Amino acid sequence: MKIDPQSPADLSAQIASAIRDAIIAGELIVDQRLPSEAEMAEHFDVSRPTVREALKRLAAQSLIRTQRGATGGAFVNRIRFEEAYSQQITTSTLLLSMNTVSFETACEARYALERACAALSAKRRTADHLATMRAEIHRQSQPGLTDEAFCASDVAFHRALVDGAGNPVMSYQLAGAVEAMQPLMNMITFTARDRARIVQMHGDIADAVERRDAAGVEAGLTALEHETQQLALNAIAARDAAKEQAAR
Amino acid sequence: MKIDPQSPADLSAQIASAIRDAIIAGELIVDQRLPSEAEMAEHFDVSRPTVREALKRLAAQSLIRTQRGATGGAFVNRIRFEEAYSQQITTSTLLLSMNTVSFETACEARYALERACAALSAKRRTADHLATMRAEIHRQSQPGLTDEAFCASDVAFHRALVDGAGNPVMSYQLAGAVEAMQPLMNMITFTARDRARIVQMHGDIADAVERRDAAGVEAGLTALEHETQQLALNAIAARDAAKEQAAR
DNA sequence: GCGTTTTTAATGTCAGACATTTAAAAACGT
DNA sequence: ACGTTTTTAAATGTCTGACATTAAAAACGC
Repeated sequence: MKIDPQSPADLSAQIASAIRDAIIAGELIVDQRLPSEAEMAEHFDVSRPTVREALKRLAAQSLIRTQRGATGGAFVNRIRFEEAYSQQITTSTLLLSMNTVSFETACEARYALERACAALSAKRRTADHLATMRAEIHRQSQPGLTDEAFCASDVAFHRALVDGAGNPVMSYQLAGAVEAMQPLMNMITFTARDRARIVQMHGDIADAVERRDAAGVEAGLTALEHETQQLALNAIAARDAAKEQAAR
Repeated sequence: MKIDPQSPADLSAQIASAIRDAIIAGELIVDQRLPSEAEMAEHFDVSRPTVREALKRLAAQSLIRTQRGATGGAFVNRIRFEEAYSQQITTSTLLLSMNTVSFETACEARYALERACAALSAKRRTADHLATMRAEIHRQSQPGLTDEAFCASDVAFHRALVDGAGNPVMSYQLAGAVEAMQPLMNMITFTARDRARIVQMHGDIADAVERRDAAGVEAGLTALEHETQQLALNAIAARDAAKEQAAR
C-alpha cells in the first residue's frame, strides 16, 4: 500500500482509499486488526492526525470500528444490514431532497421495486408479516392520527410487505426507496377520505397477501401508486394555488 | 447544535452527527458554507483536530466538500447520483461478501428488482440503450474474452437495460444490486457453451426490448435468472468436488 | 483601467504532549 | 498454589501550537 505525497488530493483521503481498496479486495479480512495509528503514520510517512482523519473516514462508512485500550486498535468491520440500511436511507433521502427528483419519478421507482417483491412476499410471508400489516392498517384507521404518524405507519406496512419476501438483500435495497420517500410524503395533507381510501387499499393488499395471490398484490400496489400520485398532484396544485394567493 | 462532553461516544462522532442531522433536516442548505474549523472548535468547545475528524467523516459520505484558500471552507454538498452509485456499490459489495449471503439470495434479489424495470424499459428505452445492449452482446460473443471481461460486459448490458427505464432513482438502486454481484459472478467459469446460451438469452431480451414487449423482457430475465442459478450450482459443486479431491 | 504583486483567511499537515481506556502482567495476601 | 488486587503498558482520544499551502481579494504600479 503506497500513497503519492505529490498528489493534489488530501493525504488522508489517499490513505483512506488505499485501506478501503485493500478491504474490498479481501487483503484485509473481517475482524483483522489494522496496524496502530503510530505504525501507519510511519509506514505512510505522515503524522498521526493525518492517519486518524483517514480512519475516521472509513469509520463513517462502517468499514472499520475502533476500540480503545491495550488490545485496542482499528478492526475491519463486518458490516451489518442494519448499519447499511441507515446509511442507505440517509443517502437516498438526501438524493431525493437535493436532486430535484420529481415526486413522480421517486414514486414510480418505489412502487416498481415494491412490485418486484410482491410475488415472493405472497409466497413466503409468515403469519408474523401478515399480523404486522394488519396491525398497521388498524393504526392507520384510528382517528386523530397526525399526518406524520400516518406516514410512519404506512412505511411500517410496506416494510412488512417487503420483509415478507424473506430476502435480506431486497429488504436492504427497498429500505432506501421506501423510507427516503417519507419526507416527500409528509408534504401531503391526508384528508379523512384520503385515509379511508388508502386503508381500504392496504386492506386489499393484505387480503391478497393472505391468500398468497401474487397478481392481486401487484394490482393492489399499482392502484395504490395511482392513488399516491393523484394525492401528490393535488397537494402540489394546492400549494401552488396558495402561493399565487399570497403573491396578490 | 449541542454535544455532550460526558457521553462515552467520540466527540468527533457526536459533532458529525449533529451536523449531519442539521443537513438532513434542511437547516443547512446546499452550497451553504459551514463555519470555519476554528469557529466550530470554539462553538463545540473542542480542539480543531477533533472538528476536522468530524468533517472528514461527513466528507466520506459526500455530505460536505471542502475548499482551500481565502474563501474556502466546508460546504454542504449537492450529492450527485454518480457519487451515490459508487458508495452504494462499495457497501453492497461488502455486504454480499461479508454477510454470508448465498449466491441464490443475491441472484434472486437482483433479477426480481431488474424485472421491476422491464416494463418501463420496454416503454421508454431509446435507440441508444438498445444500441448499447447490442454492442455488449456482440462483445460477449467474441472468442478469447476473459471471464472477467465477459462479466463486465454482462454488467454493462444489464445497466443499459435498467437505464432504459429512464428513472434515475431506479438506476441508482439497481446499480448496487447488479454491480455488487460481479465478484460473485467472477467465481464462475463460463464454458463456450455457457456463453453461447447467455448470449442467446441476451439477444432474446434485446429483441423484446426492441419490440417494446414488456412481458417478453420479463420472461427473458426469468430464463436468465434460472440459467445463472444453474451455473452457480455447477460452479459450487465443482469447487466442492475439487476440495474433496484435495483432502484425500 | 488593466495586469501584477501582496495580503489574508482558510484548510492541510506536522510535532509533541497529555488523558483515558482497557487488558494483560505483576505483585500480593491468604 | 490459587485468587485477588495493583500495576503497567499499549492503544486510542484529545489538546496546543505551529507551519505549509492554497486561492481569492485587496493593494499597487503602470
